[in-house]
Amino acid sequence: MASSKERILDSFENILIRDGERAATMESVAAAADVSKGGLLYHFPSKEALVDALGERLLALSARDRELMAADPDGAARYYVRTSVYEDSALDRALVAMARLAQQGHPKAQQNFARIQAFWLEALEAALGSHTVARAVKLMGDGLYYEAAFFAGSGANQQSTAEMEQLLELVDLLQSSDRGGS
Amino acid sequence: MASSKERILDSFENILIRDGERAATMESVAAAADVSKGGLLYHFPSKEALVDALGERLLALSARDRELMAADPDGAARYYVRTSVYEDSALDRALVAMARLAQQGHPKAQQNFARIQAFWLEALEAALGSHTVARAVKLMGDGLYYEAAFFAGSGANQQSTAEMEQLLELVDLLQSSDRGGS
DNA sequence: TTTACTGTACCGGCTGGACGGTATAGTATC
DNA sequence: GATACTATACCGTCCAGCCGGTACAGTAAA
Repeated sequence: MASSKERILDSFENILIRDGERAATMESVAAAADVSKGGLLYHFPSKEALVDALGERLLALSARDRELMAADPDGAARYYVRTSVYEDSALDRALVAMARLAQQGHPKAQQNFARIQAFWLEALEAALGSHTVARAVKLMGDGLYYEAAFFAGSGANQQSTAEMEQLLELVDLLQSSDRGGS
Repeated sequence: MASSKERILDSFENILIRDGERAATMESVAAAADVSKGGLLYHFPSKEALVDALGERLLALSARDRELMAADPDGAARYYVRTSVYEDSALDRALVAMARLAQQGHPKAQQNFARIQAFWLEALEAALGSHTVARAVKLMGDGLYYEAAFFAGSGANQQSTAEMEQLLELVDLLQSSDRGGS
């Protein structure tokens, strides 16, 4: 079994994703992690500490993801869109959980978010060589993530492989159009 | 001055957009609408009633928007992407406000949302004749909206006209690619 | 034209419950 | 004896919803 700290953070994520920020109370997180409230407070002295820890986890996961994106043999654009469907990966989960907090107006969550979005856009621009194409590709991926953020909680958002392949061909088309755009 | 009922609903929207669901308490909504708490409760007997009223407003606005989309001389695809940048229109505001509620796990808000999304996708498919292209176009617009949902509150999300035009040209490209896709 | 009454719009205090955080006493393991 | 907890009681704050009351416009019989 994972350490209590990890389990608590996982539970925090879970509840944020499934039930929203409001439901993610200290007590419900503790209960979900099978820890007493006192136990939770022992590891995370405040709710803010919980959010900070989630932020660090997210930052680390997204940095690793950008490396994978840059190195993907299929290309960064395809990688970004392909991995934007919600697959319940560690990154997906941390991202959607943080989205819940950001939507709630949480300042640190919003900053985390804005920073990560900017990093991704830069990485796409660097890989694709065009600001506009990078933007279009990022928007498509973001649209996918946006669906995830709404429906990850309840209701499977199944995307067929065939459908995804057709979408990826359109991504190829966008890339091929690059005739020295800014 | 608009009727108290409209003013209350506008204030509810405002606070949801600017400060998130958590901040949209009955008291703060009443204060923003320049009405006492009792006065608010007179018009909307519960918070649920406020959400329902917002849902009706959103449904009406989105239905009107789909008509405009179908009739736009520039084409539905361009219309959808073009109008997806946040411009603080009545529809934008109602949509982002409802998004805040949906993200919070509010069941009715999620249903409202899912229904409207489906309508838009259908409308795009009908206009573009291709499921895949409609999906790609919708994702790009949704990506734009998703940015709006995060940054509409604080921080201008300015999109230059030139940048938008380049994006729209990519939308044209997607449409022109339609070779009898599903 | 005064009196009695009705309906609409609204005010603001109160209550009960939930939540974040504190405190503390006790337990089990290394 | 230090670490990693459990269990429980408690405090202050915030919030939804309730409730008693006010203000006022209309109306209609006496």
